[in-house]
Amino acid sequence: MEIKELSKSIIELYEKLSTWEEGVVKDSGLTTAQNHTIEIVGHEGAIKMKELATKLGVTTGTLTVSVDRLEQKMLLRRVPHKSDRRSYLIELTDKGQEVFKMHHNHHLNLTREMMADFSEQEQLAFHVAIKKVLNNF
Amino acid sequence: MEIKELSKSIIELYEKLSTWEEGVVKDSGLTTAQNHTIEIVGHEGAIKMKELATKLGVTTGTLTVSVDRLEQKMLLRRVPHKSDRRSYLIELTDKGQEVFKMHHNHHLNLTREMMADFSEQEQLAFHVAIKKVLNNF
DNA sequence: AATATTAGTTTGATACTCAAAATACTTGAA
DNA sequence: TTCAAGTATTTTGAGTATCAAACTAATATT
Repeated sequence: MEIKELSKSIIELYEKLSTWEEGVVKDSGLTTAQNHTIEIVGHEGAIKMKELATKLGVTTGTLTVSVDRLEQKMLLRRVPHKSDRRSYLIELTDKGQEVFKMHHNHHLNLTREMMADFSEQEQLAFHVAIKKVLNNF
Repeated sequence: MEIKELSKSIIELYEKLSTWEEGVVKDSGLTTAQNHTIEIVGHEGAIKMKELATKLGVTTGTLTVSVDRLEQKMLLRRVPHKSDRRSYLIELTDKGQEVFKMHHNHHLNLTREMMADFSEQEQLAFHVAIKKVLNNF
């Protein structure tokens, strides 16, 4: 019985995060897909198209147009691969880095907000629980 | 310092849930938007276009085409509103109910999976923590 | 050297999204 | 009651996202 309630709460949390994320992204003038691309390149650093497409869960065809648009917005750039002339490395421009950091800060602020009334103890326990959950699926 | 790590874990959880959800939805032959519509109508019951659009966070123009497609798939239907002839109530068909229940079960299974190595105590504490988080933003 | 494989782009088609205009109906005020 | 204003939904026009399949160029294999 309890599991039903828990499931409901998890879904509610997911939906709320989702809505929050969409709001923040929209304010930044990017689409969700574009933001996701910036996030991954920001975290991974210079990365090949193919690899990036895999991490995003899209085809390289989809990624090509997406990277085109982000390049137009001056947020990232294609750098020729040194040893493989078929390939590029995608990396953030300075402006892209800015956007990435900004978004990162938004996340930090949200996390602080969520933890507002948690004691040190509770916060730690919550973190441990999440890590356990992450290992389970 | 700790907050950064926690933020990272929360993002990881969110991304993982997102990927999971996308996979499940894709298998069901629906798009994410279509699934979301089914979910809300499933939870809310008969609902007006305008209200549904608001809950989905899209314009009514967007919803019109989306509902058209779901109607073609026989998952929901437009029922004329009794007292206001401009308006419809959107409701699930039997087939739509099936899809909704199926998805619901997937969620329950995932929750069980996530809780696999949690004691009764831990699970309860985790649930309480999530509810606290939900109140904070 | 010839063939197979790989990285990325292009193409054609469908879906999602919005803002703005259009349609049909309801409501409120003269 | 009638007519103007407001509301619910649909339609239209334009941009983005997405995929599968075809294509190009370069690398790897045999």
